[in-house]
Amino acid sequence: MNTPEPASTGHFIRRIIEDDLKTGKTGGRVVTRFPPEPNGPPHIGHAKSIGMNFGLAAEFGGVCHLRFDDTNPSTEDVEYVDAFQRDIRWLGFDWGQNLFYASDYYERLYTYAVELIKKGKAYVCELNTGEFKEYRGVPTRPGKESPGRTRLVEENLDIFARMRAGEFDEGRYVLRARIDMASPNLHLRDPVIYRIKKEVHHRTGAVWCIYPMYDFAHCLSDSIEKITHSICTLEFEVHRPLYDWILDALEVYHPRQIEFARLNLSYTIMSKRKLQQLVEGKQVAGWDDPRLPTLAGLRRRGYTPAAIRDFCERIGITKFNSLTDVALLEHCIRDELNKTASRVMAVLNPLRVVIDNYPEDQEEFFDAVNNPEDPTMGSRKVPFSRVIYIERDDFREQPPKKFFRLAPGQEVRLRYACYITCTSVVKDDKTGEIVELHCTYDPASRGGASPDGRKVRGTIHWVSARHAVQAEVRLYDRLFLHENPAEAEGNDFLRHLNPNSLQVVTGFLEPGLVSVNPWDRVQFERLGYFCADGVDSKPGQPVFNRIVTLKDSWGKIEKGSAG
RNA sequence: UGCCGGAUGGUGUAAUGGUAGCACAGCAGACUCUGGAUCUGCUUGUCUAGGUUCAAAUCCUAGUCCGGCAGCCA
Repeated sequence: MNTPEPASTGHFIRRIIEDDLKTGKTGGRVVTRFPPEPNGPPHIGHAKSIGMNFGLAAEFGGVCHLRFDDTNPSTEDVEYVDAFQRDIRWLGFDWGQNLFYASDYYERLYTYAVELIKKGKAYVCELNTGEFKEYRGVPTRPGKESPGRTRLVEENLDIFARMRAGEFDEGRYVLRARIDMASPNLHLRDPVIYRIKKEVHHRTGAVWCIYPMYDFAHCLSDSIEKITHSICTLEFEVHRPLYDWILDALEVYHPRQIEFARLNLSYTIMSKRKLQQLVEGKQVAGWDDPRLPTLAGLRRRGYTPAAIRDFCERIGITKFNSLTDVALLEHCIRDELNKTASRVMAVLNPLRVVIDNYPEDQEEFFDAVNNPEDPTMGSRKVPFSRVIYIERDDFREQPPKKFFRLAPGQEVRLRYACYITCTSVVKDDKTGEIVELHCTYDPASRGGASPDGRKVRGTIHWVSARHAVQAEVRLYDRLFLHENPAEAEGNDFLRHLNPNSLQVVTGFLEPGLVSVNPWDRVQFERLGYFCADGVDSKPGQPVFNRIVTLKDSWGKIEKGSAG
């Protein structure tokens, strides 16, 4: 094993673990857990938690359990159980034998509940939801005690058993912890720990008709698994006293709950409900739409596990809410792909160029380096002929200052090929649109080297028209125009959708690209990083997704001078 | 306005009583057969007011602002 990354210094959770190890509090053990509820798709926010829980465990020689918090059969589905397992593995983490489900503990949890009743610390409550609400009170006023609060233990035991037996309708009774109806913390005002739900569970089937609430199931599942550090998000901070109360009341093994701030990413949304709204409203193509921050979407887009892990490391762990700039995520994927992705040439918005002094029937092959960052990736031959395509943006009839690309009378280098000079422009009679350029090339510049030492400032990419292959290319951009759509005025995040988040074009690619495999990632030189779509690509007929553009300093210059 | 948590450049974070640092973004320059990459430099910050101290982002007091909590969701 090589040494871990220069440890982005110890964040507060890492420090807590170090301290606990030092003081021997956990007997030298580190056991964390990632506890998703399988009721929505894994997204990059989960990745932050996954990376931390599995990462911390690995760092301290411990283990991290994967435990599904499946205590609410009405909202959960195996679809998401599978998705979490698939995506955690994809991210590169391994729970080994430690795959658990809260539903595995139902019998045991029931026994704990009975024990609580016997201790006089839980009781059956017959209040309906309206009454329940009224009795609970509000933060500024204490609640009232439920009539059930004084019920005898024997009677509580009897009713609870009959709840389990299915004798009552949903809502007729709940089991509540007997704590303090006057507590300033609402979660301590005799919280519900079991409710009747006549639902078929995705794992236990119809065996149960009562299900434990999160607060009851979670702490005890942690306890059963001998978790040392139970890391969760900030909104559970007010639940911690209840977490502690239950474990103390039952006198069982007591993990420590630690809270951190969840991830927010700019120009996107992370809430299950909103993601679902996008999918169901057909604003996107599905959970794996490449514009979504779901792990399936990011994967489909072409993001790598390493880049996502890197991102999760860089964002850090704190206790305050923040909005992380998506530019950091983009930096992470560019950083990796710059080192690993093969360079190829592709023209996405073609302009036909005829090289008048190049013989009609001639063709030749130029050497092109596959990756200037990595010589071991070798080179390839790229075909050249009299008619080529260049990017429309690389020509200006009236070039602005500092425009180093092609313009009438201006010379430019064709990447790896030769120098050409534009001699004339052909336009459509009616529309005035430029339809074709005529150029001459300098035979002495073959291979792209300067024959006489003259400097050519611009280098543009190209594709031989005769040899080009065509492919569908999907140009993705951020899904929202607003930096923080979830917080946007009017509460209507859909209003801020980017109407141009997807643009589909037909690209002209150098011929070698027909043989890419699905999921292969390449750099289209000067344009960006692209991934052969893993679903829609067919043998010999790839479809490309743009992962991220290259940094475009010319775009900035031009934008700046125009403004 | 009850309870809990929080506040460091544009953004994300580090510094736990001793030179406010790093990354992203931005700007400027160098280099370049990708206006990419790389390299160099630069701008910008401790919520406010008091206090303790030789010394405060850090400790104390008061205030301001932000987030969370009133599901039989997690």
